[in-house]
Amino acid sequence: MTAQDSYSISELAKEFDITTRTIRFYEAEGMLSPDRQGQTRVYTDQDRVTLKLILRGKRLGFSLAESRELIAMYDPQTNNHKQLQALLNKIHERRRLLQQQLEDIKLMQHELDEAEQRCLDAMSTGA
Amino acid sequence: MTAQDSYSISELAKEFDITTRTIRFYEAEGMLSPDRQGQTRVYTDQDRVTLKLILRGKRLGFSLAESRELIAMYDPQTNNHKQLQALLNKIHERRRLLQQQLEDIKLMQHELDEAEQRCLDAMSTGA
DNA sequence: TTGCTGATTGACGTTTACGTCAACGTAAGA
DNA sequence: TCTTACGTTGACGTAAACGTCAATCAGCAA
Repeated sequence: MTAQDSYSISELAKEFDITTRTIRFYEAEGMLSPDRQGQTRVYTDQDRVTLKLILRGKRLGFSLAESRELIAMYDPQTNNHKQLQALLNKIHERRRLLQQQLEDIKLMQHELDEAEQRCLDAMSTGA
Repeated sequence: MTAQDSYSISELAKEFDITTRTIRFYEAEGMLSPDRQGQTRVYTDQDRVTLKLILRGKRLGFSLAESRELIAMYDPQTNNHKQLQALLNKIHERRRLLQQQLEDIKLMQHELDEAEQRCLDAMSTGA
């Protein structure tokens, strides 16, 4: 159902709730390279996936440069054999960061629980 | 062991691996208000906790403004009763965002697994 | 006294990630 | 034919989060 074979820039913008400017900016940064029909950009399903990855990275606090690295990891072709070990290292480092984030989230969830409880207490006591 | 009753700016900078400039910047933004001995800033244990919360927020991709909000939630005093419901709403919204991040992390971990496997395959096949 | 270390304020610079025009082209619809 | 919607390329602006000096002061050590 979500599988189209091409998308306009505004379709993607609407779907992901970002501006067309943002999408063009990602292209200028070399993260997207849509086809063209004349002047007009035409995005493939793969472009859409890439965009999804960028935005997920964003939600996790990654910079575009970091997301670029991550996306490169998903690409099997470009890996000339010398760099594979470096890639593995980056993958491990990423995993470590994600693990740290998981712990951060747990801590924060716990603190939100406490904050909520204090709120509820204050409401029942005060008013 | 980690409980001192005061810290210098450089102690905190070293502990959290940030610059003193950063710490002063957070103060200028109203997130910290250390005591002074003459000109010199003296940080309490509470300041240190606040700093910790700011940095955790940072790791989760929150802006300083968002962290400021979060930290305010942990404070029971300031809540005049009218705003408690608003606070609860913010807490729920935060929880929703954290939940989203959890899912993002799971997805990304899965993709890192796959990327790693492709790396390992390529290494055993190629070289 | 000289010199180092670590602190301060103030001013300006910088990077990231876009926003905001402006000026233009094109295709569809009333 | 007009205009409405959608697309394009610049060029410039901007907010956040610091970095990077410069000038200054205080305390301790040789």
